Amino acid sequence: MVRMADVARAAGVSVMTVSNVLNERLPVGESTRARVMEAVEALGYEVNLTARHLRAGRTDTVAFVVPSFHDYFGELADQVAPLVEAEGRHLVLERTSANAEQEMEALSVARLRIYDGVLLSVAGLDLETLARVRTAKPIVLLGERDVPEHFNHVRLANESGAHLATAHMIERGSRRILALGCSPDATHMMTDRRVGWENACHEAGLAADPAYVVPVSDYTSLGGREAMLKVIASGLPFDGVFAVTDIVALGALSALADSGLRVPGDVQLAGFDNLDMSRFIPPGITSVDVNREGVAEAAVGLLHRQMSGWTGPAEHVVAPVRLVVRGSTRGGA
Amino acid sequence: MVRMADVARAAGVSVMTVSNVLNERLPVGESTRARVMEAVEALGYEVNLTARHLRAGRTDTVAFVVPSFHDYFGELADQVAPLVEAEGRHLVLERTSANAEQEMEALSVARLRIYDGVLLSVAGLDLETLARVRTAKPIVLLGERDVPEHFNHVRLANESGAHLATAHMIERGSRRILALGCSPDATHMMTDRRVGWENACHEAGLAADPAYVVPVSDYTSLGGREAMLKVIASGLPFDGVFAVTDIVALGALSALADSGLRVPGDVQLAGFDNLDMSRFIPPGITSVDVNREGVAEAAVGLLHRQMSGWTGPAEHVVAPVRLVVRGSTRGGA
DNA sequence: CTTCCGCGTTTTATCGATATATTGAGCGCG
DNA sequence: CGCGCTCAATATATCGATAAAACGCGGAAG
Repeated sequence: MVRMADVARAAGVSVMTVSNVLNERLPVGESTRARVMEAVEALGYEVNLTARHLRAGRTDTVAFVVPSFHDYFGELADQVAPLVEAEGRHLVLERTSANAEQEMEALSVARLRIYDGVLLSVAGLDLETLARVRTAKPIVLLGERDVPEHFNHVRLANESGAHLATAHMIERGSRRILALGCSPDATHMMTDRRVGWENACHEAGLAADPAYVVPVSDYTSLGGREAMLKVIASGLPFDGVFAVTDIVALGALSALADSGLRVPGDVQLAGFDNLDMSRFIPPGITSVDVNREGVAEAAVGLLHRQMSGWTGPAEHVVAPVRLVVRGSTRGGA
Repeated sequence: MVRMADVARAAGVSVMTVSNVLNERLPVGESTRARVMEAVEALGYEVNLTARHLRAGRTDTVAFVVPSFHDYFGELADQVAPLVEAEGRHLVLERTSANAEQEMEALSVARLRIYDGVLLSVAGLDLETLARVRTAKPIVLLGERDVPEHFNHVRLANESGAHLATAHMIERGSRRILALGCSPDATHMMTDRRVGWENACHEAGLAADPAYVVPVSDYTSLGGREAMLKVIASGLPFDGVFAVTDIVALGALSALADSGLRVPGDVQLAGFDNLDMSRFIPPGITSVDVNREGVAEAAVGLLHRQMSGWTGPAEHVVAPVRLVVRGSTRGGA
C-alpha cells in the first residue's frame, strides 16, 4: 500500500505538506502543491481513512441500523441517504439480527462507536436492552416502541393513523372490521394501532370485539395471507380489514382474491405505511401515509443537532400521518 | 473515553495483558484474567475498533454497494447478510448515487478500502469508470452489464429468463407480446432480456417487431405504468407483456387494470426478479425467479475465496433462472 | 550446581494519518 | 545593516490498539 510518506518522499517534501495539500488546511506554495499532486497521481495514492479516523476522531459516517433491509426500511433509508449526504457525511446501513436476543450483541456498542452518529430502528429491541446502551454517541431512535426518556426518538402517529383508516371504512359502510396483525397484548409494538382501531369502532357505536383482533405469525405478506385465510375459513363475518402494514395488507388481499371476495365490494381493505407498491396494486391499496420524507427529516435533523454538540433534553417526535384513499375502499379512485 | 490503558492501570497490568485477555491470543493467568475482566466491567470498557483496524489491517466488514436500498437490492441484501455473518464478518450496505457520474466519486476507492471485501452492484456504472478501479481489494461485481475481465462477476441468465417468460406466454396463446422496459439500444443493460424475447418470438414464427420494444423512463412502477398507458392509448394491438422487472410489471398491471383490460384474459403479463410481493399481488405475477439465494451464495463465495488469498483467474458466474407461473399468465394457479 | 526451557507478562515498535509547535526563508522598513 | 514580521515547510507527539520480541522466574535436565 502506498502511504502518505511515499508520496512525500517522491515529491521531496514532508508528510505534513502532503497532508496540507490534500486537505487544504494550511496554505502550500504553488510549485510545491503541483509537485505533490503529481506524485499523488503517479503513485495512485488514496488516503487511508482508518488512520484518519483514529487520529481525527471522526468518521464522517452515519449508520442507520435496521431490522431488515426490506420494504419499509429500504424505502425509508432511501429518504435518509440524501439528507445525510447533504451534510457531507456518508450513510451506511447495518442490519440487526432478526431476533432481539443477539441484537445488541451482534451489533455491539463498540461497533456503533465507529460512527459519528447512529439512527437506530428499535423494532425487535426491548427496553431493557436499550437501557443498557450508555454512550455519548449521538443516537436517534426510530420505531413504535416506548424508549427510555433520554433518547431522541421519532415515532409515527400510530393511533391516529389506525383511527383514520378504520373510521374511513366505517364511513364507507363497513360494520365489522378486522384488525389484522394487531395483538390483544398491551405491551405489543402494534398496540397503538389496535387502540386507534378500537376508538374508531367505539366512536361509531360499533363493538370492538376482541375476536376481530387477529394476530399474524410474522409481519410478512405470507403471515397476513395465512391469518386472513384462517379467518375466512372460520366463518367469522366481516366486511372490512385494517392491516397493520401494507405488507400484511397485501397478504390479505391475496387471500381475499383467492376466496372470491371482492375488494372493495365485499370487503374494504386498508393498510399502513403507504409503500410505493400500494399505489399500483390493483385496485390500489388505501393506506396510512407515514410521510417517510418527514420522518427522515425529523430523524436526521435531531441527529445532526446532537452531532453539532447540542446537549439539551431529548426530543420525542410524533410524525403526523394522513390517509391516502385508493380503490381498496369505497370512494377511492 | 476509557482506553485499554485505563483498564490496564486499574487492573495493575500492562495493556498487552488486557489485550490478550480480551482477544484470547496468548494465555493469561487465571487470577490476572479475573482482575482484568473486573476492571473492564467496572470501567465499562469497549474496544476502539478504529484503532484495531488500523493496527490489524482488517475490519472484518464487507460492504455491499447498491444503487438503491429498494426492492430487489433490499431483498438480495437480506440474503447476503447471513452468509457474510456466517464467516464472522459484518455486512454494511452503501448506496451509490443514482447517477453514474458521481458514482465512484461519491463512493471513492479510498472508502472501499476500509472494507475487507466489497460486493459492488454495477447498475449505473459504465465500463470505463469501472476499469479505473484498480485495487488489490477483493471485489465481486453483481449486475447485468459487461465488466472488465479481471473482476469476479455474478450475473443472471437474462436471455434465458426472458426467453422462458416469452415462450410461456406464446405457448398459452399470446401472439403480440410487448417487451416493456427493454430498449432497442444494443449496449443497454437490458439488452440480453430483449434478445431473449426476440428469440422466443422468432422460434415461434412470430415477428419481433421493434414497435413492440417499449422503453420506460425509469425502472419504477410509475415508469412502467406510464409507458403501458401510452401503448394502450396508441392503439397498438397486443395480448401479452413481458416486463423487464417485477417493479415495471406492477406498473403495467396497474395501467391494464385502469384501462379495463383483464389479466390474463385479454393480456398475459410476466415479469422478472420474482420479488416477494409478486406472489401475492392478485392474480399473482408470473415471473422469472432469479434465485436470489443462489446469487448471494455465488457472490459471497467468490468474495470469500478472494479474501482467503486466492489469486487464480477471475470467475464469471451466470446464475440460472427459472420461470414461476402464476395467475397473470394462462394456466397459472 | 549450572544450563536450558516454558510460561506469563512486559517492552518496544508500528499501523497511517493529523494537530501543534517550531524552524527557516524572504521581505519591508527605519 | 539589522530588526521584526509573515508565510511556507518541517519535526514531534499523538490517536488506541496489536505483533513480535524480550524478559524474569521456577523447575527439569545434565
